[in-house]
Amino acid sequence: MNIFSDAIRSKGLRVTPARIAVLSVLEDSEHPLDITGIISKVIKLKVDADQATIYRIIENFIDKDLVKRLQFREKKFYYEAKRYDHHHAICEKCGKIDDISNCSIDRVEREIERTKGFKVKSHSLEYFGTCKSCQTLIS
Amino acid sequence: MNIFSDAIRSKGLRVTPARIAVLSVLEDSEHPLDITGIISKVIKLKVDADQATIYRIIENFIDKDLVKRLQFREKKFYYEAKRYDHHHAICEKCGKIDDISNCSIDRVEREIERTKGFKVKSHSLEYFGTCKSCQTLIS
DNA sequence: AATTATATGCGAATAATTTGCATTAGTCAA
DNA sequence: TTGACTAATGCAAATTATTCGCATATAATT
Repeated sequence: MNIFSDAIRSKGLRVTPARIAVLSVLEDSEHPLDITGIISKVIKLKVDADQATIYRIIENFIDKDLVKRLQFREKKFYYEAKRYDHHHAICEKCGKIDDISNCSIDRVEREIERTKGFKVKSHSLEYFGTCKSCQTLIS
Repeated sequence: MNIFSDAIRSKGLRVTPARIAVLSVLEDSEHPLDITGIISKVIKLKVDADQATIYRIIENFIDKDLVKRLQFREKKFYYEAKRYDHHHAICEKCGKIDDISNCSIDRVEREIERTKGFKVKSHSLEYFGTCKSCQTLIS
């Protein structure tokens, strides 16, 4: 059918309108969304899925590694589609979240494995600071 | 009085038994605690603080930069005292959280500042994998 | 088209977090 | 050290977030 359906099917999940909606909302967003954002965007797609269903779908997707749960400084979670491995730069003034694809901490990981005996499978890395446009504003 | 009182006072907060208890619990723990963990440890100290108070204190401390909110893979938050800057290695089998003090990503930060124009103030970095002792167990 | 198991909707339960407000208790200055 | 002042707390209740049970609907499979 389409790329979202395929992704869902490939994880052994049934393809349903609600699942397609949730996945496409996350894939089409250029930044992570919180649960409220997901629900309202699904509604905008004119897909009416109960919020219990959306919660369930999010957990499904996390289990199946289609979606990743993130937390920045606020007391709530954000979700994003798992595309490639990347990190985030979160502007503390405007809240904009940018992707950082460059990552060269493999060397650090190897160091940890050697000194701690801890086998690193993955990592999460977020940067906090001020984005380009906020730097030009007088705070 | 003591080091915890001083830390609290230095942030312009009043020194109260509940605040001393929460801060000492976090400082004395060698790994981050969730809200339940904090509450039960405060109770063990025989300080009876209402849970609403503890929630409020945590938010105070985060505002004042005495405490940091963390999230790993689970759907809940962890809190730790802000000592020095460090990262975590979270074992996906036993859940143990280890500190990683070594951090050499300054170079990466400079790279981001140059290419993105994003001014990095701080970052968070967590490693997920398998700790030494879990590696020897048959899964 | 029938079968079967999974997914959903709905309402209700539960858990997590916050709030209002009266009371208590730190802090500071006289 | 004692007020006076303001911030912090306790308590109960409200709000918000999340989960659950179960009947029904709907994908997938034949």
